[in-house]
Amino acid sequence: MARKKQYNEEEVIEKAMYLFWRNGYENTSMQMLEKQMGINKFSIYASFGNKHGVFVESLKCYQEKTKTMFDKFKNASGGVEDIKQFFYDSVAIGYQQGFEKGCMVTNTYNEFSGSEDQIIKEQMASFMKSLKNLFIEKLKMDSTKNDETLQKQANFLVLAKHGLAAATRVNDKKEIEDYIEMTFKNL
Amino acid sequence: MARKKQYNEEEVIEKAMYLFWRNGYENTSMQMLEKQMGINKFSIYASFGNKHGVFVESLKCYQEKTKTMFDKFKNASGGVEDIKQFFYDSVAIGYQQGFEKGCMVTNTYNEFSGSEDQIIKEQMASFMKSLKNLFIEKLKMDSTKNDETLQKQANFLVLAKHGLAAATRVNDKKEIEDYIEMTFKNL
DNA sequence: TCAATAACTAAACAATCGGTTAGTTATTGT
DNA sequence: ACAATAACTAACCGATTGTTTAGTTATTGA
Repeated sequence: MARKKQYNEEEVIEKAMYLFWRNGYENTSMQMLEKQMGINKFSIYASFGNKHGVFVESLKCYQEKTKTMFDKFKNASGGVEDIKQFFYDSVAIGYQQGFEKGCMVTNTYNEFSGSEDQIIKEQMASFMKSLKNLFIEKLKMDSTKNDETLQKQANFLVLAKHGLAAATRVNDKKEIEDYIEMTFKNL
Repeated sequence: MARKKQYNEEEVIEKAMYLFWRNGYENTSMQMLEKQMGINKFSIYASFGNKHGVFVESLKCYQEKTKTMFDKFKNASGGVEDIKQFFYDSVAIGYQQGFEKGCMVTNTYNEFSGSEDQIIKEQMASFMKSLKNLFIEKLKMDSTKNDETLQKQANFLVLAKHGLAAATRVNDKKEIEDYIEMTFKNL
């Protein structure tokens, strides 16, 4: 054995996550990461391999952070009304710390849309798929809906959620609220 | 007098525009611009000052390119149905040349959302404002709608348009179509 | 015809990018 | 107490970023 680490990997990743969340992958430099994480490049590379590794861990950290909200959504039993609440919760989580950062998954999805990065793309696709399935599950609580309607409405909701997350970075609370209310008016 | 320019500024800007449209501002390098525009860095700087200048001109070029579609929308008289058609036209314009590039204004709006670039931000804000006013004008054709409803629905549509443009980069035609149809179901 | 001048080429600029490495410091088990 | 070793610092790597500039080529009016 030898010297102990002077930092906690989970702690520094959370700091890195906020940087990526706000600025995306390309617009976050190793220099910024050093400063924000409070550790040296050497330590970053020793712990996470490379910049991409820091990003992947940051994404996991984000999913951990949003897990509570997700579980609340999963375990709820109000049907469509739960989806609406989930939309409101998703928006609220990006408002923390003054700066509006949107949804990190959506930001990543957009930034990597034209990329060849299979690791990230697969993570994103899997996330979107499970989101759609969750929506279908909630929509099914209204048993009058047939399969085609379920698919169409779930597709609509995934896109609405995606667009909403993009919009939160540029629009104000009132506009966001109007949007959510209108979205759920005929579901 | 002296030597003539061996290139046409409008022609090379159109080529630059496609690069920015697809890759955004930061992910388009001067090297890529040189290659795509077919002229030397010296000529680019002589004609447009700097990279930012090339981008501003590219944005103008994009607005010129979409002017036809906009005029069609302005001059139509079908109310909400015209807005829906405008949504479809907006999506279609990004599908040209195989690659899905979304809406250049929306892409720019998103990329510069956290930026300090006042020149770009003002252009974007002015664009969004005039879009909202156009929506209100079309919505007004249904005279039963009061001012509050008009505002709310216009806000909804601006966000829906914004989200739609973001989504076109990652979703397929069928999903996009479902989204547009659902959006206009209760307007 | 020829000096003036604008357009061009190509090399170089400093700054920054992600990533590496030689050398120093601290902690360990023996 | 001390060799072994992991964690750390800081300088450095080559490549690329946006931008500039010295030197060359082509076209002009006189």
